[in-house]
Amino acid sequence: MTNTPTLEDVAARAGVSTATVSRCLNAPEKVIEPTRARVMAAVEALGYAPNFSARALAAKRTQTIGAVIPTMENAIFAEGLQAFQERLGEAGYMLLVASSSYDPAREAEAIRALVARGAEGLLLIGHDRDPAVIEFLATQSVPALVAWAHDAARPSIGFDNRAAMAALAARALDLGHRRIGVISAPRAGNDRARARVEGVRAAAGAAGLNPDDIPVIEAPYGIEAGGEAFDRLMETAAPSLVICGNDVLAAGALKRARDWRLSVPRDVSITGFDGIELSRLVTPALTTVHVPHRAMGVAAAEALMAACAGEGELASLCLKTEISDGETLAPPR
Amino acid sequence: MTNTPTLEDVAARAGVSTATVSRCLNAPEKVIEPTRARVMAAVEALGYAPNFSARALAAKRTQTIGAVIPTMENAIFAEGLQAFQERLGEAGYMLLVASSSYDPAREAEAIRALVARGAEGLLLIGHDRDPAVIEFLATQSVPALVAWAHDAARPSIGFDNRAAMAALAARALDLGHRRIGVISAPRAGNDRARARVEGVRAAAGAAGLNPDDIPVIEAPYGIEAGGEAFDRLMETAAPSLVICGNDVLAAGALKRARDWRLSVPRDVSITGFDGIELSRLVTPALTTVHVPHRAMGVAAAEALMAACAGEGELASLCLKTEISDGETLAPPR
DNA sequence: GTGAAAGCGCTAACAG
DNA sequence: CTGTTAGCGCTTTCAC
Repeated sequence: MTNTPTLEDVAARAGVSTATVSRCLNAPEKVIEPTRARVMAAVEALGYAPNFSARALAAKRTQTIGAVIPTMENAIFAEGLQAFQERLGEAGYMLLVASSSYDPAREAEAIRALVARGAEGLLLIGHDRDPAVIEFLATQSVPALVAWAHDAARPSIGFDNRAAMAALAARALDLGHRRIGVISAPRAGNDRARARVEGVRAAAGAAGLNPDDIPVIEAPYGIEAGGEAFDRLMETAAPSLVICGNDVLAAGALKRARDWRLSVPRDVSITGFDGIELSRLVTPALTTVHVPHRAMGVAAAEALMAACAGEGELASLCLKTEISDGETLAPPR
Repeated sequence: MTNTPTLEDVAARAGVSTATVSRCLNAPEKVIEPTRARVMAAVEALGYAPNFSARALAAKRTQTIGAVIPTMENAIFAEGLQAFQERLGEAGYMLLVASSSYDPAREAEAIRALVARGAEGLLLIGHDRDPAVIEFLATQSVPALVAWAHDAARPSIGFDNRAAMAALAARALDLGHRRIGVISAPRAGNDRARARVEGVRAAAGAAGLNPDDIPVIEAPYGIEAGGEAFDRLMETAAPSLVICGNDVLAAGALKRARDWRLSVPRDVSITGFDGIELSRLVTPALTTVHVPHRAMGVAAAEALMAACAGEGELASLCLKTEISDGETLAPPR
């Protein structure tokens, strides 16, 4: 059992003090060349790797940012998160990821775990959250930025879910759709899902429909669920347009439409939201709302790093979304 | 600026020593009820959260396991990783994820970062890796388990990429295909990709073909790349069967086949590998090799936790894969 | 059952 | 430019 080498071992081998070794690693310019060479040689020889916990404890900075996402399984967050982490990596920050499985209690737990592990800042998804968690973050003075949603009043970087969905719904209404059904992710604890449904309602109201007449089926996350929700919707309301809260649900609905031998968009139109790669792969390609995932990830990384460095407060940024024309939306028969 | 409360603050407020507070948190049974209640009340009141770095430094255990994956963007790893993390979470372990962007240097960096951050064990993808990294892990005595690949000689939990692909290719050869083309992920530094191509070659050889006649196009990761590789293959070899190294490439090829106005599988058969959700969503559904992602993730978590707890060494486990019948493989015209 | 005290490995003044 | 010296917040013997 080889004991992992410590700073002291390196110092001894190089014949210097631990402070000098520390400087070599953290501020090489403060050490004269020959000494540094000797130290580096010792580092190499011993295979020394600094103990992060000790460093964090002593220096009170970790160069680490945490993110809690609902799930890693679903591509909705993957693209943005990858961009987020790439930007972080370029700047020498490390990303810690935890997933909450869409469970608020797990999310709170993950947030605590990340903060305890030295996350200097946090990326969170959506605004719905126990106030106790917000307060915890405040007392710990850990900057937290919400993504995938926008709210001028709270630090967030994302887009206007309600307006984006309303625009899509308005487009469909213009085409003449009047029997509309909605498949939404569970709205409890999910402000984005709620906002999207609200968007549909608003557009319907503006078009002279009664928003309360629009059936909304909630489907837990996953493709299968999207399919089952589609079944229920067709059995009860037989809409000419099915608006889905995200691309994954839409893909499930689209698949199920095939099982029903319905032609999309001739027999029924289906729309998605998010504009992930999947939306372009299914046949026909989904008409959906394209979200600037990468831009959001990069901007979030930069904002959070600035906040961690004490360079100004976290602000809110609202990115533009656009309707991505696919082949699943057409006028009703 | 509220200073984050420390153990000492809690101790002071509860009128006990820091040792007692520590015991309340780590071994409650060692503290008598009334004291514990007082301590817990103080913890609540102060919103105390233990400093993980300090704990790690003092206790030399972190209950943390790290994973380095090539990318988060691509669903190939998402499902297994999610299962991995869920199992870890149940047992009170935390997962740290880093991604390497398929770059060996970044992977090495991520491995060091995770170890420095106290990862007691590591999940890695595939066997191709600079020996220096292996040695580093050995000197740090950090157990590392390779997943998505199998090798009886090195701790790994996965499947036989070569045999699995060979079985799929054999099935296609039985159907009468003789003009075969392969779209593979870049094989340099990717033993899984190499093994899969080898599998095709082996099956072809067994069927009396000359393995060297089979064109192999390497496509970087991503759907687009799969499509472009398909173009090149069709232009040069016009195979009756395109075997793809993974489902993402296959989805790209399938999409491109539509652009070519080729009917799949009538004009050309296309197969995938991995059996991710995507394979069932595209139209027609991909014929692919189904990999037990969740089982692999769970087994990897258990093996790694056992190794971290010193309960035995890491072993190798070979999981079974099976051909998943879709609608993209049929006899050639 | 609880407290006192000695570190864990590293950084950061402060001297020299 | 380099060494000395305190801690950072927590766990863990060893006494009481």
